[in-house]
Amino acid sequence: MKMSKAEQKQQTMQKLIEVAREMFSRQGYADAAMEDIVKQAGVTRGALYHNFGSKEGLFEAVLASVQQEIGERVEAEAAKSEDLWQQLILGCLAFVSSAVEHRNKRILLIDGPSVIGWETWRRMDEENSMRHLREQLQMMQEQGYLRPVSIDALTHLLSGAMNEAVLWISETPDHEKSLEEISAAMTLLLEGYRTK
Amino acid sequence: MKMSKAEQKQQTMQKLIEVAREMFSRQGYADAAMEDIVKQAGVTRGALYHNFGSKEGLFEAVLASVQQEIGERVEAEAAKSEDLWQQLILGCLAFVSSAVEHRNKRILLIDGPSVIGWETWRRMDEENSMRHLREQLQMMQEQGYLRPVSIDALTHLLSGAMNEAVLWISETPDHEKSLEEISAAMTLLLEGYRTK
DNA sequence: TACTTTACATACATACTGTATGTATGTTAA
DNA sequence: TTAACATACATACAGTATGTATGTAAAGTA
Repeated sequence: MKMSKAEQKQQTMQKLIEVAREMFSRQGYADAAMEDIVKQAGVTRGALYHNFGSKEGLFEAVLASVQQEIGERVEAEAAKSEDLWQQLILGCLAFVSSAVEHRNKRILLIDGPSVIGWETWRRMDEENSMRHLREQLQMMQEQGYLRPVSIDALTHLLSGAMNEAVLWISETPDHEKSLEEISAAMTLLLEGYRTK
Repeated sequence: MKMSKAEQKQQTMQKLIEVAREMFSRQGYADAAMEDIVKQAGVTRGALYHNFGSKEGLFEAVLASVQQEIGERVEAEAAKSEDLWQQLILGCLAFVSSAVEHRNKRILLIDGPSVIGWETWRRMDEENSMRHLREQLQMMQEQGYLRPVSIDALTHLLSGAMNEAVLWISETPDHEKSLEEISAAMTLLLEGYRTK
């Protein structure tokens, strides 16, 4: 079976991202060796550096795929309701449920900001889950569901709260129970901003 | 002037921690070379490895001093009021104001969890700012100031919200303005849990 | 078909952490 | 007081990981 160069490139990149995602999740960025990644992906260091330029470049590509995946799930879940409040709750819950997964958690929340820097991390996040959150809040405020408050500030507070919630949940023995506790606490938290 | 071994050890350790704190803040953990740290501290690699065992060991010592410093400021600020609600607000504000400082932010919030792992990071945090927060919330709930909600979950939500707030504030051009916005948003956020 | 470009392999240079060994100074106990 | 010992630290070296320079074979192009 013959393959075009573009297809071939695409394939090796995807394979490398897959393998790296697993490695970064298991051992963390610092302890994952490029040598091991390429070996397991069935290519050589040449392919990796040709396609991603550096270890950071590879990580950024992995992070992007993680964020995109989560973003899609959040949006899909939120779209299940017509009510703005319900959408917000559903979206938040979907984010926490997705991010807590082993193949996402560490890359997204622990190594992400440290490896590529918080500013870059935030820029990338902005194009995925955070943008949806901000737009949702903006809309809710414009339609009078939310008290007057800085949407930027609120967005970051909620985002930060959820990120930490994810890490906490993943450390507790009973994920289901802690997820329910977070869910209840998040609902009350949002009540503070509610007007109708 | 002669020095006892204990005094000498104390002095070199403190000097190394000081220098490392600056380096880790400026360049981040990964880009700070041990060689440069010991050079600037006026000792050799021998001293560093003798006292801290590894690069991670040094970082952990630096992080501990950061956390302790912030913890003390939070406690001192909260103690300025008798009212439990006021104490909570003052403490939160003190945490954000302290953590946002350049010599604290990156070590505490960005590199911390990644370098030593989130579990260890949380254990260390527990002995400083987070413990105070939890105890405060516990007390408030017992005295009927707070709705029934999992204190563990709430503690982490608040802690995470504040951590992200710190990072956001430090990126905005006008720190003072964004701190006020966060302050207002935090107050509303807490309102959701208030009963009296 | 001649050539160019590209995707990748391989060998090597560089840099950094950590260790093994040596030394001088402080401490302690007979 | 001094001899035996512990400790704080210096130095040289080894191991490992990232990144680069160069080579090659196959696909694309004129």
